Amino acid sequence: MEQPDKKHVIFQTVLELIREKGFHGTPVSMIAERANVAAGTIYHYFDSKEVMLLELYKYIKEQVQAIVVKTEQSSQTYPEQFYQLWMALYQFYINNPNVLGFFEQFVNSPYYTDELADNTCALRKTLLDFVSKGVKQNVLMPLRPEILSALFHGNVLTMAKMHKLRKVVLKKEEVSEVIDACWRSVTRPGTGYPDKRTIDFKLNKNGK
Amino acid sequence: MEQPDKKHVIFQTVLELIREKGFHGTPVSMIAERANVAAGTIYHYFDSKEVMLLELYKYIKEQVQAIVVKTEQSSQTYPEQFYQLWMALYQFYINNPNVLGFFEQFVNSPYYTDELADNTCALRKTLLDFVSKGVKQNVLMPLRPEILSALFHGNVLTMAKMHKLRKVVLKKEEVSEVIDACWRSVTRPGTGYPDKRTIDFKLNKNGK
DNA sequence: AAAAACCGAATGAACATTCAATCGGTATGG
DNA sequence: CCATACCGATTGAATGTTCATTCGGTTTTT
Repeated sequence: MEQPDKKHVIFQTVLELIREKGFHGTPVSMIAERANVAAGTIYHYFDSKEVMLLELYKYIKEQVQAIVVKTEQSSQTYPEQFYQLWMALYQFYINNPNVLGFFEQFVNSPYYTDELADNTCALRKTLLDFVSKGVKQNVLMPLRPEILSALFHGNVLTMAKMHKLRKVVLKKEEVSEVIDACWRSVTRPGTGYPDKRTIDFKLNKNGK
Repeated sequence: MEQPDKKHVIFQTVLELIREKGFHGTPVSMIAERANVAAGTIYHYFDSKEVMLLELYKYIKEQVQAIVVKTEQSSQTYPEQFYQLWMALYQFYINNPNVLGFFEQFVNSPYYTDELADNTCALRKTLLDFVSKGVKQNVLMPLRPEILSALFHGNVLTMAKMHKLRKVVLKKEEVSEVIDACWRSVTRPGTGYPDKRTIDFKLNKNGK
């Protein structure tokens, strides 16, 4: 029976190796060795290297998507959802630094076709809905959702990359400051919810 | 006689091809063909493909660095410098979309060694100085310069990538809104310079 | 004992790099 | 003013290596 485990082992190995050696620099043979399987076995699970990377890409997107959905549900007020979402994504990327590099390489590779790009990607859609909701509630600036979404997610990614690439580790208060900064950037300047949001919120849920 | 032109032609070709085909997917032979030189010629100018990419990386960084320096000098007040700098970088990345992908691929490639990372890279240093100045002037939040710098540059990059990858084209007013958003994120919430900065500033300088 | 998972050596294509040959221009000598 | 020697730039076919993929056989599972 096809072990789902093995696929995950391979995925994990690919992420590791891509981080270490880059997108090139990771031949199938090396993946096989590190994952303790034979090269041929990889082709039992995936039709080709390309298919493998595509599946991995989808797999990760689903993970992130799941985090977003789950986190959004766990809070009530918009500001709190915002805070928690930022935090949850940040922690995910910090705990899975390999993902950051993989994504960047992937979207710039020939594998990333236009279909994949404008595809009704669930993650993108979820984030767009999230910011649209904020606009409707008159909390966020009345900007196009694409822009707000990019500002939000881009901010998280920037901080995570800073952590990974520059080894800049944010202290707890600094994280709060940055989330505040992000919040300030997407909300109307005067509009309410000014400090109310500096909630003593609980990390433990997402933390590891 | 060694033509400096030819190096630039090769650089430009590499950027183009990497955008089209990704970092892999661009063999030297293809670069040679597109640049209308023989494969061997490339090795007359560069010791290896690796060296070529390293030089290209430096070359681009210097270009960006030059833009930052020049733009910083062209304005007096900090808010205006901030505005102009954001704008100049944004326009550079919009006009040179190939650069975006190249950078991302490069920093995740095996070529990007630790030396290059923490290296006293002039660009990084300049940006750090710029935000430090802002902190000293009590305009920017008292955060670590690394963080402020990342927030600033990350914001520009995010918007440029949105443009490139999602084909989201910002209208003039939207650009202003985004710069304002970025400004709000790095300045103290209450602190002065609130709207004064929505200067009717002149694009023509950097525009193309 | 059939099927499915797994192995890893073998295959052939693609690649970075090399190098002997050519070309075009510039200095040197008559 | 021509002819000759010289030099670096340029070429592209040849080389050796690396890689993705295949496939005949072996083990494991059902």
